[in-house]
Amino acid sequence: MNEETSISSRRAQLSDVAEAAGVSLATVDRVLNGRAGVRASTVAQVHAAVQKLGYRADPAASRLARGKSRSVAVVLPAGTNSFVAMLVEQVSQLGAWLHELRLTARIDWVDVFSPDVLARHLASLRGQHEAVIVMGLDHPRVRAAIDDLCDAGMTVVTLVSDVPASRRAHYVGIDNVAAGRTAATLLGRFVGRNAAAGRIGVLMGSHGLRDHAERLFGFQQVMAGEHAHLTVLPALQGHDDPVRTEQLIRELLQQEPQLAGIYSIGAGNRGIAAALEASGRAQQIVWICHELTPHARRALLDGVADAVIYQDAGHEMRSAFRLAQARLNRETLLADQERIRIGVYVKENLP
Amino acid sequence: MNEETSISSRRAQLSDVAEAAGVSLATVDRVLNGRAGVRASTVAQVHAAVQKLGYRADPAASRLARGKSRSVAVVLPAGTNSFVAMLVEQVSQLGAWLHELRLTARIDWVDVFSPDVLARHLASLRGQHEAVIVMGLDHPRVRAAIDDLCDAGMTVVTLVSDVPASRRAHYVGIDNVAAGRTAATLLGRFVGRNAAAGRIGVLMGSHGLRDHAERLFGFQQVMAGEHAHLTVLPALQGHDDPVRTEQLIRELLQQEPQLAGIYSIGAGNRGIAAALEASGRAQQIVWICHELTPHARRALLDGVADAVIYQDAGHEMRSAFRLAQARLNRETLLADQERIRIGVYVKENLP
DNA sequence: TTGAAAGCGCTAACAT
DNA sequence: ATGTTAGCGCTTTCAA
Repeated sequence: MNEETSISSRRAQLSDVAEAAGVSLATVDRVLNGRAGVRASTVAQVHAAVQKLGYRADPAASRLARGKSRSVAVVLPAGTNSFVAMLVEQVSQLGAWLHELRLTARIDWVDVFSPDVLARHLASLRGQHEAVIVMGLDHPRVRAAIDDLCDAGMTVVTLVSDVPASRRAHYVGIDNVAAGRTAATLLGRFVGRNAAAGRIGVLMGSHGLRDHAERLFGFQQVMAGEHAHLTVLPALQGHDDPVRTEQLIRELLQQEPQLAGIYSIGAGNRGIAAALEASGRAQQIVWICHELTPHARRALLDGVADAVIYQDAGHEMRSAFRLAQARLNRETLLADQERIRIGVYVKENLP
Repeated sequence: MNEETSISSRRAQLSDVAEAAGVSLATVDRVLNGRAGVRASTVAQVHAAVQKLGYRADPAASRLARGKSRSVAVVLPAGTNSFVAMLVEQVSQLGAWLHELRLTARIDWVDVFSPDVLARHLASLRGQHEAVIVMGLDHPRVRAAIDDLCDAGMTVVTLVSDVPASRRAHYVGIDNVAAGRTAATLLGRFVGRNAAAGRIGVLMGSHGLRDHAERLFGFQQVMAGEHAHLTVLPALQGHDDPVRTEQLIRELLQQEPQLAGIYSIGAGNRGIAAALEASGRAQQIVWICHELTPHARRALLDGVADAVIYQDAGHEMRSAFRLAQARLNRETLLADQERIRIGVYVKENLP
């Protein structure tokens, strides 16, 4: 029994479209690439021909023919955040691949906790690049800055944390509400029924970060609905800073001698691990955190952390670039390949 | 603060190599593509030039220039296995993408439980294709058949279940020992400490399937080491058939009134779900299975299954094709992108 | 054993 | 507003 990928009728190419529309190659190219200087009726004819023939440009040919690379700016939070460092590392490994896609990347670090600084930086990018990939803050000023770039014809992709009300072309990242729900499911089940009146600590970077707020929301939903015997304490804000997170967890451990679990929504894992280890209660307390940074990996192997919810940094960067490229050159891509999964690591399935 | 992808000195191209080696484009091409008819000393010169210049062919150019597509056979188990159906579905969605990679795929279904049938089928593929992707059985006859294909110059990629002693070019799939360990970690923690003398059922397709045997091994390792208060019962063999798995689980439930958990290593989930639901004990028994088939998804949503260990079928097929293509055309790829992750789904992070 | 030259299917300058 | 044409960097005949 067997089955072949349909070879069917030869795939249509540009010359077929030109012939069907009764125009030249150049005109078809103009229409397809949205360049001006074509009569409306001609545009319609070409579109009709494209439709009828099911034309799709061969990416190999167009990449080869296209002379210059398109320029993409990647805007990331400044600071010591290990996950951001992983994203940067990924970009640096993508050099040859980007070249083959006819893309050039440049990374900018800006203070992401300040909407003004971020908005100003985005504004400065206008006209300097063809696309911008930004891991940012969902704030009205930032949203306006993104919309300005879009109006200027640039392609904007949000990364990790979305700005949904903006006109960005794509969001690349996980569903953070679902991630929070997943954390709650694991935490609840790991703590178990026997922790009769267990109390659960929550630590986030800031309520102002959309991804963190969404995770918290999802977490609380499931804790209230399915693990109601556990008490979720008010969320602490550690500003993704290991010094502050360590201090906060130390205090928490002191105030809560019966603490059963911790969900840390943002960064600063090294501080949390330090506080837990110093307390001697690391093995009794279930700790779930985000992103497989070197510290989180270490904590997982040592049994200090119990599960890590993650998003694949390499996948995200590749996806963001592919989406930008596809839009800039109106190529199609496999939607399936661009869906970022909510990953779960326990000690045993670490890569 | 910012950083750019090094534009550095223009990437070397074929003409640079030809010039450096003092030969023509055609000769460089002959050397690079391992075609005969080039003096050994010339070959050496060309290799030296390639080395010195760090030459890498531009995939866009070579795909465009290459006239015909390479032919790839995909050999999958016949039967009703839903995961195999997912693989087939993925291949069918990859038509345009394969065309752009200059690949043509053809799927063959064979009885994978019979080494002879599989080996004979593989032998029949010799010379018919340039590459073979096979989800198979690790058996001496199959291994010999794979080696014959490799000797004939074909590229063989094993999928899902490896044949490590063969000369296959690549294995695309998860680390099944680690997958079994992951299942044990989750099962042990979900069952919890309170199931004092809990007993755990295990159901696999067959001891003869390498992936199943590896999962069982990993599972038993961790159960014995970290959840020693639980008793793992001898593994039942359901031959990946829902009718048999349902029967086996019905009997198991009858014999083990205190059953605390089930790990199902292979296929036949619909039978297991049916037996669990019929027993009325679905909510008390922790069940962990593999692959997000429609039945597994349903069971997870209903709370009948507690976690699903999975491998992304689309990722695996794309990876297998990319690896075959890269080897056939000696392109490089991003190793990172081809690593198949051991995924974990709970109800909340379902896609 | 080697080289010259004609494409592959697009893009983009340059004409008209 | 539209057409002509010269590449892009490879592969692959066909000649020498």
